[in-house]
Amino acid sequence: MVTKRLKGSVDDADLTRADSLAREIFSDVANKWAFLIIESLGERTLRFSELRNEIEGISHKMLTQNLRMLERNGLVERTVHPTVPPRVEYTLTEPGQGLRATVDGMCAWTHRYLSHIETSRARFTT
Amino acid sequence: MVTKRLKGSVDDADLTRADSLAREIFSDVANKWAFLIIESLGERTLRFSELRNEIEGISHKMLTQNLRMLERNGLVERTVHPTVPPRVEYTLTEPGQGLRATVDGMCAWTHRYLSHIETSRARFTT
DNA sequence: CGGAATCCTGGCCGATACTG
DNA sequence: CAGTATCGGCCAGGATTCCG
Repeated sequence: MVTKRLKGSVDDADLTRADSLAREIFSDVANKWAFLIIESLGERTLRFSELRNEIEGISHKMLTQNLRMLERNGLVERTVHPTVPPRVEYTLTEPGQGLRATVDGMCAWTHRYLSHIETSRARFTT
Repeated sequence: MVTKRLKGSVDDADLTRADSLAREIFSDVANKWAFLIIESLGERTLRFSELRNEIEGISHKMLTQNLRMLERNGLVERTVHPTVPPRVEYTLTEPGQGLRATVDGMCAWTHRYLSHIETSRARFTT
């Protein structure tokens, strides 16, 4: 489990709290849309509408929701340009960049095992 | 987007298909329970009930469902020992191990930025 | 343009019960 | 012990509308 990796890093008294926090973060971030957003941002800065175009199939609501979540956790930074019409840009913070490495790894993995998985699925019958 | 990383790897005619497949895999695997299962398995072989105990808060149903999904995609191997009572063991396949590296990375990331995130959350008010 | 609020529906997920 | 099936509540998430 995740928590195992946290042992020894904090006071014993805090274990339970750090524990549940780690789980919470995991629940937040380990989701399809969050990953796609992080991957899209990469090292670029994108506007809301650009992200929306970039990520095929994401709804207005889901994009907003996930951006808020990522912002709350400090993975993306949101800057508002007080122009009219408004211009809002999103960019990855340093922690966000750190996670991007992981997400990139997953993309590479997907790429690498695409055919493996496809044949595995074909074999699977139930 | 994910699909960008797939370009050039397949025939142009297959782009759309490979595309949607990649997205499908992403949707399947980028979920909290799948990650926790993969992390729990690591390089060990575990029984159903052991996994259930290992992963706090997972229901019988979710565990079954996710294990099936991972098996279908060829990430875990399921071996049934025809004893009584039955004994079913799960272990990561080679593709599964590959993804584990990614999941491990995310765990390390969580560990590393735990306090960053915590303070970021505290600042966040809306 | 970006975001918030509302409504509404599909399906996630837990609880329970039943087989081998 | 492991798996399947069924039911039901609840929430994720899409569509739409209105605001700054």
